[in-house]
Amino acid sequence: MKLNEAKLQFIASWGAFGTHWGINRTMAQIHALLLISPDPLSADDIMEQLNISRGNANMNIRELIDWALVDRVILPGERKEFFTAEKDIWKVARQIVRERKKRELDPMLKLLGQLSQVEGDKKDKEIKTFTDTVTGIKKFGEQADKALDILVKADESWFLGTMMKLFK
Amino acid sequence: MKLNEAKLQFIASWGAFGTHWGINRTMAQIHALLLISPDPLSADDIMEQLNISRGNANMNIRELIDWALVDRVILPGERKEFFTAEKDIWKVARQIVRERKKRELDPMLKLLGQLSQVEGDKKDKEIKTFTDTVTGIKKFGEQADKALDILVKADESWFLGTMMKLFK
DNA sequence: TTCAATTTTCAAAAAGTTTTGAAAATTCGA
DNA sequence: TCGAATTTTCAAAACTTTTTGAAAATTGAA
Repeated sequence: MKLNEAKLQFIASWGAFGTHWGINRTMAQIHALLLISPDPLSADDIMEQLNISRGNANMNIRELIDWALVDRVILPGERKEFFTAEKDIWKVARQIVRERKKRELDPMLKLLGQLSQVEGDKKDKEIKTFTDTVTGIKKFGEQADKALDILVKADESWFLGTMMKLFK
Repeated sequence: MKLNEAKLQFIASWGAFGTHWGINRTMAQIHALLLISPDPLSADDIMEQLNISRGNANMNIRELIDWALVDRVILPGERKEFFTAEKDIWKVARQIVRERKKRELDPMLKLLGQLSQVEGDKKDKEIKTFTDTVTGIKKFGEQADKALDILVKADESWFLGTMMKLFK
């Protein structure tokens, strides 16, 4: 496979997979493009390579910066801003876990905490099922929360080493 | 908080979180409703409680059955079909991991395998960055694949015990 | 076998999300 | 400070996904 064909495939697929992961297509495509670009790109470069409008490029680049997956770079002698993506995939994964934990898991646990204190007689079948389900999910979520915290703080070699030992 | 208010909150929030997880709002709401219902519900019950049309209910129930998160139940003496959700959240989580692995991770790894064989001179900066990024993602994905396989096969107490020891 | 109950399908409508592009705001070198 | 280059904003348009509802298909009791 030729490099150019492979690049297009990678960008298209990363974009498609992104949509399964709560990230929009263009945002994932910009991320993919930056991941495989040896040098920083400008907004114009991105617009041109992905065939998207200036507004679209701008919004999604900002969103990527917000997720801390992309950095602004100032090149000496250039007026424009340029952008790069972190290429160490372990760091990328940890950053995504960190953000999604903050945006999704933490608020969910907060809500479950409130819901588990529903009023009423625990003998009532309706109340019992509700409380049991909610506290079950809450406990599971708290375990996941702890495990992910470790993952986010861990460095790759420690983590892989431990996994190796665990899973033979 | 009263049971009814809590139920509505739970259903609404589960629906909203679902959209971050590649599951549509209604599908997640039906799942939530079944999770907190002590007894199996019919399509009519679900339509009424969630205020949705018959077609919508039917499609999303089938999708949940397809994900193996919901089961059809035949109640003696009833013509209608009824539905229940698995309430053990550990089983639910494993089932979701199993499905998403099959639908998302496995195809991604297959693609990355092809892309890592791009033709050309490794001395070329463009080719080197592309190949390094793709193989980096591929290795990471393969590790995740193994870890998730173990998780899917593990039973809860073994898994929690191991995590405990690991993470103090 | 018949036929009412029930489930499934699917085209069209509604709702939701993303993209565009031009105008407004900001930035920075001279 | 000025003004051209650049970035940001946001209403409207395009596109995508979800939902509806009525017709078609299926089911099962009598």
